[in-house]
Amino acid sequence: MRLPVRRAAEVCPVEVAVSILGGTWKLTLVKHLTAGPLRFGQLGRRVPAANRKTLTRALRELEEDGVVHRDVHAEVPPRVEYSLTALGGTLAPIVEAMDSWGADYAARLAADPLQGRGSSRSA
Amino acid sequence: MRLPVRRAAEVCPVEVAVSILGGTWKLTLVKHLTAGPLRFGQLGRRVPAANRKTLTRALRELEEDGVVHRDVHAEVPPRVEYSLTALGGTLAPIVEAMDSWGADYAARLAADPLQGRGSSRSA
DNA sequence: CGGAATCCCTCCCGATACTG
DNA sequence: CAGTATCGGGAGGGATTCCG
Repeated sequence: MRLPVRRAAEVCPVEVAVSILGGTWKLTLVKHLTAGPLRFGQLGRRVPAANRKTLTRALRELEEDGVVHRDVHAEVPPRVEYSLTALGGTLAPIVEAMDSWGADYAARLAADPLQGRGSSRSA
Repeated sequence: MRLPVRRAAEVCPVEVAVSILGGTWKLTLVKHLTAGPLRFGQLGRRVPAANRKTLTRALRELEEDGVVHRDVHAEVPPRVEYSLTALGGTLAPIVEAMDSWGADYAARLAADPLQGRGSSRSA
């Protein structure tokens, strides 16, 4: 992962998407932002498993890739709002498809523990 | 990435999909397999950037996650065919959506170099 | 031909603490 | 509140070599 986008494009367009969206939490962040702009802290509360540093980096990379817009309000206390760009908005179908696929997969796991350890490593 | 699927499910279903499909080359492999079964060597030729070890591991993990089926023919020389499972087949819309999104993104990059270095690290 | 084994190295992601 | 600085572990991924 994290191939340079241009290299990824030479191999296969799907890898472009993966290289941009494949990082942990990134698609989750995009998903939450499809409902509207959110502040940094609000995003953090919606993804408690990600710490601030990780969150910041993910958002920065999404911003660099043109998916997310960062709006800094010069106030005290600071307020930073994140929203999807037009390009980010075009991800909605993908997010929805992957969300429902993932939900199905999780449901299947719960109902049918036989394939339980797939892609699970440590804890 | 590579969160245990069960943990990912607790956070967000999209992360389940990402943890299964987010690995490098994985979606590319699925994409090529949507056209029909392929042998190991054929897959390797379609993804020259991936070496055999990486390819093998990616396929094994996809197999463990129930996306890919591995068919070993007891012959000399050996012949191993990979195909999508029924579950893997349900990925077709996602693959297609991400492929076209990635293609659009790459085209935009080529036409509009201003956002050129997005998500690119070294080479 | 398709893999297993080995070595190695990047960088992803997390925990913690400090700043404006 | 939002972010950076620092530290660190550990997995992901590559190159190479040997095997059946």
